[in-house]
Amino acid sequence: MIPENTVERLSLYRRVLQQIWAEGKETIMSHELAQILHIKPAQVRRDIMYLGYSGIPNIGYKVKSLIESISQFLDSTSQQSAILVGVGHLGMALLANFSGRWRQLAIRAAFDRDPEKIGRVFHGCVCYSVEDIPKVVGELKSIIGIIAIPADQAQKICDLMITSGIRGILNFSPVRLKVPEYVYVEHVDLSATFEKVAFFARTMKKLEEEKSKLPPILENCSDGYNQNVKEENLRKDVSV
Amino acid sequence: MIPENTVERLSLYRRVLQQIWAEGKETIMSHELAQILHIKPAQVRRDIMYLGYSGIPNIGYKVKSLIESISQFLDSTSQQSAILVGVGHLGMALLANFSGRWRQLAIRAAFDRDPEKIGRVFHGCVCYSVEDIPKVVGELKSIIGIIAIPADQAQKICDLMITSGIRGILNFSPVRLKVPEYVYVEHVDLSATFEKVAFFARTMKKLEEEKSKLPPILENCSDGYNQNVKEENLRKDVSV
DNA sequence: TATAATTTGTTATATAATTCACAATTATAC
DNA sequence: GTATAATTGTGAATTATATAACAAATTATA
Ligand SMILES: NC(=O)c1ccc[n+]([C@@H]2O[C@H](COP(=O)([O-])OP(=O)(O)OC[C@H]3O[C@@H](n4cnc5c(N)ncnc54)[C@H](O)[C@@H]3O)[C@@H](O)[C@H]2O)c1
Ligand SMILES: NC(=O)c1ccc[n+]([C@@H]2O[C@H](COP(=O)([O-])OP(=O)(O)OC[C@H]3O[C@@H](n4cnc5c(N)ncnc54)[C@H](O)[C@@H]3O)[C@@H](O)[C@H]2O)c1
Repeated sequence: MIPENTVERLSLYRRVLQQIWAEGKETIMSHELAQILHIKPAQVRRDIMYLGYSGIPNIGYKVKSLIESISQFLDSTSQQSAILVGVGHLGMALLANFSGRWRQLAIRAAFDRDPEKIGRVFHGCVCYSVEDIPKVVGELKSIIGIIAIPADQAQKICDLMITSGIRGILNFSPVRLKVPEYVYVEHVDLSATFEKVAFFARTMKKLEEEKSKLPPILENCSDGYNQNVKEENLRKDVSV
Repeated sequence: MIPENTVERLSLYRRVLQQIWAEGKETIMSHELAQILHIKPAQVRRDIMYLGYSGIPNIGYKVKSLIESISQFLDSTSQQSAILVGVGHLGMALLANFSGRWRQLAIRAAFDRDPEKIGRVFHGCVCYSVEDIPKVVGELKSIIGIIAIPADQAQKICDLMITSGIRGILNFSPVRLKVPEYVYVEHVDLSATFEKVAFFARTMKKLEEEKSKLPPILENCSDGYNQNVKEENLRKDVSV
């Protein structure tokens, strides 16, 4: 089984590679990709291993064919349609970004329970009543659902999504959804993330203050610090 | 050093505990918390260990004092102010949720470069020009920044944030930011997350299809499946 | 008061993810 | 052609995270 993190990074690699391809570069090496994404070259090579794709020693990877290889791995052969439930503040932002008729993967139907919103079109996406979820999911053959509704409504809508055929859920509500083992859920809990960032911001600040209090003699105690540095590591900071 | 995941879960625990407290429950056991969040009881106990907080055997944790203990750990003694750069679709949604004068942790200033937005108030938050970032960050003593601007602008604003004093960054733009080691960054890459969910939705679907093709005899081969099940594990599905 | 039942705190174990290190491979310089 | 330099692919080592297991602690009960 492929690691979840690898799947996510493959998506990042593809985005970077498309940019690079647009700039006219035809090959790229693992340490270049690594530098752009601030990860280790070995990580890049390991991830690409999962594709079964091979680069060329001393040359690197062919940008075009690596993009194709990632796409073959990540994408469905047919167009994938996602549905979104909850056209509020967050849902609207998601529609602005992910609604689209022509993309390979896009939100193609929205749902809300607010009568004011039902029947209207937001960022090119029709908003239906939640009662239409089973029907529309069936018609679109959608297996991807996004939840952007209040916490107390989330499990109910989640269950409805699953009985309608949804098999992957991106959940923004602050509730850990209960799903059968044949459904994948990704929880994006922005409140928790926000609090985590705040916590580590303080941690960083404290570390910095402590460090600046160290007696000067300690700052010179880096004997051997730069000894035995591997080539890879030497290279990684060239662009700094 | 405390694991990042633990910090994030502590935030979840607190939210659940506050709910539970509001419902009048005074104590809670690790397996109850675990059940609500669909994690293992050992995980809950292990996380609470980092707080230095102790529960009572055979009783559990005192809800009120556990909330206090988490808050003491997670929160700053003083109010924490975050700044947001980019009042577009996503930034607006974030303001709707995290702007607030009275909360312990909140967005208290927004920035944009669009003259149409500068000077206006969004969800209770004044929008300033990006040139004012150093000044406002200094005044608010803010060390937390949120980036919700296009990719090509992100690194520039990131650098400005850091020189202004920001030490924790929540980045929504699809760019891996380069920061010094004394700055914490959390990348929320919604496009990559969306693609990951789509990928695993298909994986789930495929697994399901394969399983349903198995000859019936295999489905009865669960000999010994329920033997040697630990008490903890037996309990965990009671509510299903 | 002793005993049984239960839950915590924590050590040990298992699993997962990342990074190292180097043989194998290819391009380039001479 | 051969030597040199560089980069890949991957097994092994390391690090991080999650789970299991159980002694110690506490309550409830006989
Ligand atoms: N906006 C943010 O930045 C943010 C941050 C953190 C968490 N969240 C979470 O994301 C979710 C959505 O946030 P939001 O800011 O967009 O909220 P919102 O109140 O702006 O929008 C919620 C939308 O869901 C609709 N809705 C409610 N119940 C529904 C139901 N049963 N079926 C269909 N539609 C229903 C409402 O009509 C409304 O349009 C919430 O759970 C919130 O906690 C949002
Ligand atoms: N909306 C989403 O759901 C979503 C999904 C995935 C990724 N993102 C990413 O989040 C970021 C914001 O997305 P959005 O949908 O809100 O975009 P948007 O275009 O709606 O808003 C961007 C805002 O940033 C402002 N801006 C641009 N350059 C600036 C600068 N240098 N300084 C200050 N302000 C500046 C613009 O004036 C605008 O108000 C983008 O990087 C986008 O790729 C958004």
